[in-house]
Amino acid sequence: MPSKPAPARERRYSISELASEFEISTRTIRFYEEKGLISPRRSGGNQRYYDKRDRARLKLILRGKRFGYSLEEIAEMIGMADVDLDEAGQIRRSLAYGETKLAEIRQRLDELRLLEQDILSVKARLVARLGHLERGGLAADRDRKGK
Amino acid sequence: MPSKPAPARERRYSISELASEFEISTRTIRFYEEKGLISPRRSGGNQRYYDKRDRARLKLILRGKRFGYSLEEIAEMIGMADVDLDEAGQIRRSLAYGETKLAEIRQRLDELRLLEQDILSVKARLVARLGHLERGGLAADRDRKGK
DNA sequence: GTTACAGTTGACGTTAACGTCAATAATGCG
DNA sequence: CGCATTATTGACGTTAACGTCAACTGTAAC
Repeated sequence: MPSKPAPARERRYSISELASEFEISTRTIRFYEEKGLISPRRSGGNQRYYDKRDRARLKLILRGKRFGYSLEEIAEMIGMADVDLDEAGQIRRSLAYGETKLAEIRQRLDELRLLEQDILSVKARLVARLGHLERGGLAADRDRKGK
Repeated sequence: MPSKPAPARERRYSISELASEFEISTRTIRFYEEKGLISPRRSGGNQRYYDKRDRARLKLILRGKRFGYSLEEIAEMIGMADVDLDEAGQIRRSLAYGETKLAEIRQRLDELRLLEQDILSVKARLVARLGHLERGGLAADRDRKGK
């Protein structure tokens, strides 16, 4: 059998490499590890090294954070994204959790669109007000009060 | 004279009313006030009461929070949403700020769609894995932990 | 009235998510 | 090899965003 397509020595990243790539501190990365969010391997001298998967995970963590998820919530998400798949029950639980998250995300999408509209309408009001000021805003400006 | 459609005494809300409506504590609401995010009126006995506008603002704050904005950022947004419009320069500055926020929001929309995709693909993998387990679960049979 | 409940202002406590610093060990390179 | 980087583990500090308690005061119902 023609075994696997060659090992191809997967790319490794040092902690500072990832830190600068994602513009976070090394402390932050270690902190995520403390919290069980990442689990890099160690080299002979006990130094961490990260592979593609670790890197992808870090990306996911940061993305989650940008949406206001706490590390704890992200941990759950990730537990789902990874699970050292041992038995079907675990997987099913993870799937259920994933559904919840999907629903959440979709709701967030809707809300984000609302937020966009909010800001657009504020903008419209401001533009109108500005036009008003620039034109006949002379006396009316001093006596501002009505609508 | 057919005067105006009657004043219609605008609806007022107490702090605890809003708190329970939005499922936050009264402390939180007062905290937002300390930070300058809301400015309710006071009744004779120095008690806060909130009107529709205050309520809408609170909603906006909470919405912003759900997207990971800090209170400080929200304060800026709101400054934009409100400004006691005094001069055109202020308005222009606010408009510029609004543009920035809009750009941010749109990027977030894109990212959120990405996150959705991420989770969908994880889900697909899990489903596949599950199907695999349920069928060829021969070796896995030995490892079965029961449920 | 009075009585219970809601609200007010401090002031201090707490938690998440890191920052900072120190002492020590591992790696890379000329 | 020596030496400059870069890492590692504690341990303590910090900030945002509230929670919690205490000691009042206002308000609403009876």
